[in-house]
Amino acid sequence: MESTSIRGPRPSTRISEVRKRDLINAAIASISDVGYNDVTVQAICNAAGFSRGLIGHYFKGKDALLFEAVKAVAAELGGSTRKAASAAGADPLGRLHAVVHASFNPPGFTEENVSVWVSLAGNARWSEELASLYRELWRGYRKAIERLMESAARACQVDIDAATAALTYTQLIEGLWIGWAADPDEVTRERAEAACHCYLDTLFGKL
Amino acid sequence: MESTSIRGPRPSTRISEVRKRDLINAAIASISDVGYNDVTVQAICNAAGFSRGLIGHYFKGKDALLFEAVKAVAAELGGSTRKAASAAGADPLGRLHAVVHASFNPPGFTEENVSVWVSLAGNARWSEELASLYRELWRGYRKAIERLMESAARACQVDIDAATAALTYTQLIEGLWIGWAADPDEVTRERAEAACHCYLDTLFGKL
Amino acid sequence: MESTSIRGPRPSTRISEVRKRDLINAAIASISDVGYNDVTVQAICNAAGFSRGLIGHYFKGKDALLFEAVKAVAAELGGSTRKAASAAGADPLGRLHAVVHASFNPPGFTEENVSVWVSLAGNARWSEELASLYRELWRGYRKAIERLMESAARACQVDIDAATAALTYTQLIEGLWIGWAADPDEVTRERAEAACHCYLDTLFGKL
Amino acid sequence: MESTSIRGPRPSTRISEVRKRDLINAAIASISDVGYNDVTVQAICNAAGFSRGLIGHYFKGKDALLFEAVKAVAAELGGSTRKAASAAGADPLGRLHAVVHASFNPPGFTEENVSVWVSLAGNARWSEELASLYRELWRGYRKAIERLMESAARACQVDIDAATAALTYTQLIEGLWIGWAADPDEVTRERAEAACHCYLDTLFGKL
DNA sequence: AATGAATGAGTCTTCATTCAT
DNA sequence: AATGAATGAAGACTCATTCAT
Repeated sequence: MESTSIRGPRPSTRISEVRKRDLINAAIASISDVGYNDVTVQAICNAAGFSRGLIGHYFKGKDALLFEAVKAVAAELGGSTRKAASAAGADPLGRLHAVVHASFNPPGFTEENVSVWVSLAGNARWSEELASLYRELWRGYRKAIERLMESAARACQVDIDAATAALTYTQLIEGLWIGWAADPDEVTRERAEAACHCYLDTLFGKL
Repeated sequence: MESTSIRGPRPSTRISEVRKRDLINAAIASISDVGYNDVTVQAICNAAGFSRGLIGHYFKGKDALLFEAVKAVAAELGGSTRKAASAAGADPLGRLHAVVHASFNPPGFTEENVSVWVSLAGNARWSEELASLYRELWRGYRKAIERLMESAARACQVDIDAATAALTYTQLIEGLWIGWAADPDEVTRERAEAACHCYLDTLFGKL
Repeated sequence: MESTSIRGPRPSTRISEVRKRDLINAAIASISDVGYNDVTVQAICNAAGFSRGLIGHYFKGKDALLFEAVKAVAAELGGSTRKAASAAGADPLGRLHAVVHASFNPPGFTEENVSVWVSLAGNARWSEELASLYRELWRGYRKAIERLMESAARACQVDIDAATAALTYTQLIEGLWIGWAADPDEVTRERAEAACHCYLDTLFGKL
Repeated sequence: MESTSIRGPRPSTRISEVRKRDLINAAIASISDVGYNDVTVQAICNAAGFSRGLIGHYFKGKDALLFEAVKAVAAELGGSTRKAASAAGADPLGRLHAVVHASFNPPGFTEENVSVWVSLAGNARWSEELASLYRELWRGYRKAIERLMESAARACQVDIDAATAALTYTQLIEGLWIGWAADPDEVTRERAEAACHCYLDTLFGKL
């Protein structure tokens, strides 16, 4: 029928993807602004600069868009964490500290990302869809941390229960994020990061 | 209709208090069932065994009732924690372990109480009312923990940053509660409690 | 308000039933006005003199109300037909003519009732719910007509295929109702009724 | 883009007519599928193999297309009926029976055609546009039937009221179509056709 | 010619709240 | 004290239509 250009199937898809991303970004901003449960289609589309009806062209509905928004944030968080770990070199403990740093500094740690993650964790109990996503993401992350813990323990010649340490570590991160979200004046970013570094040092006998 | 006691100074108030408590309990159960944000007046009143309209007689509105429900849960949690600490004797580290135990066992640790606390923490960022309550409660708790940490450090002759340790501890608890709420098969009550005890042991050099 | 009689459970039910009937009547009027498919909740509630939201108190939703409206009309049509037949005496042919008369005169034959029936018949093909209701009502009616046909044939000593005659008769009625609804200037009530009487006379050799 | 024929006077018009017919056929199919009132532009264009927006190029809007679809079906029904009558020879009663046959057999009698006709008749009351079309078509058809009735009565030497007989006949057909559409298991095509033949025989004294 | 991006009107539904009894 | 009748606001969704490309 066509083949207007050599490659590049359906140029329409280009705009389509751009708009989806626009809406996802607007959804993330809206979640951050008013909270996952108070987001409205109106607000999202306003934030994206489009009219209410557009959402129906690109997503099944509001819930589907919010879900995509959460997934996008999760991907971003995961990506920045992995990137930081990679950049940290081979030392396992150094990698763990790098992960801590990535967990409390941009680009991963932003108001929007933490807000969305808190929404995911805080609502998973009452939404099988969110729970499923949470399980997939967070268990995977915990497993990766556990492997780092094992390596670090070997490297530091310390005997620890890596699984417990990983559970402690991930939930400490999550608790600090929640705390920062709920009471940022008390649980500041700096104190939160310091607490994590301190935990690692205590765990691996560096104190 | 009644006259349950010989001299009831304000019998209406008596019943009034009973009804309020009924509704608060029903609200707690509803939050636990469907989540803070999906609770309806209908559901609460049904759970309490009354009709929709009753809520208006005892509370300013739905939000006021939910707020009271959260406060009631917080009071219960605080009470059971203090009780456990008192019962644990004078040893600071023992008291801390007792607090951990209380944090993951009934009567404080129940599905309803954790659900409500998760709702409080997870929504505080987007509700000044909840945020204010959260700050008051959680900062106070953290301060109490900090004092215990200081005592325990002295007792164990360990040099720690009590403030950081208290922050770590409280957010670890909160993170584990959230984790249990969101993924109870992975973050089991037992593993969560063990992680906390382990943290204390690591912190105070018992490992 | 009244009676507070010895029996009479839940006086509230009284109002409830009245309101349901109000809404059903308003729905019937709305169907007659704008057609089954263009009826809006707004229009129904306006017609009933209430606000939009009331519908939710008494019916599951718009569709449920419309369904009840159709059932109510069907019951009314059936009742008036049976009544006419009963009043006509024992002669089967006389009863048939009485049924014809009832089919084209009040109280059964009204603009509203015919409109609703036409809506039922005209939409049944695309709605299993309506189809099911239609089958139940119309097959039963046809069967009753068939029995009358048999009796009349015996009485008139005419040999007819009662089943075919009943099918012809019922679909003639339905076709005339549709014709009256669609083109009342051409298919007048009088001509329609005459055509039916004439059919019976032809069938039973009275011409 | 193309030049399918050597001399196309108005090639655009040619394609234009083809597209219009495509859309009309798709509209007929859609009406048959989901009912006149639930047809969407989306569904029609999908069925035609085009995108949503195409409809605007060839029709004023959705309603105009549906109207054309109804007219097309009416033309087809009228054509097949006339053809059958012509082919039946000169005998008026034979022609009437041929018309009956054509009314319940392809190519006139198809699921699509009957569905669309039922839509026309069933919605005419609430749409002046449809009512007008219905009047024009059906009154003409009835008049033609009336003339055949008169001829047949003369041929059979039977004294009938041709106008009443024509009304009866046309509304019997319509009632049977509606019945077939609404309850095809009960009002089968065969029984419907038989009932019509039987009516003619009764009317003209052939039984 | 054809697409699909974008709009906005229209409608249903949910639900907290008020109030008469 | 308790009920449930009634309201009306708010939001999500569907869909016909317009229009730039």
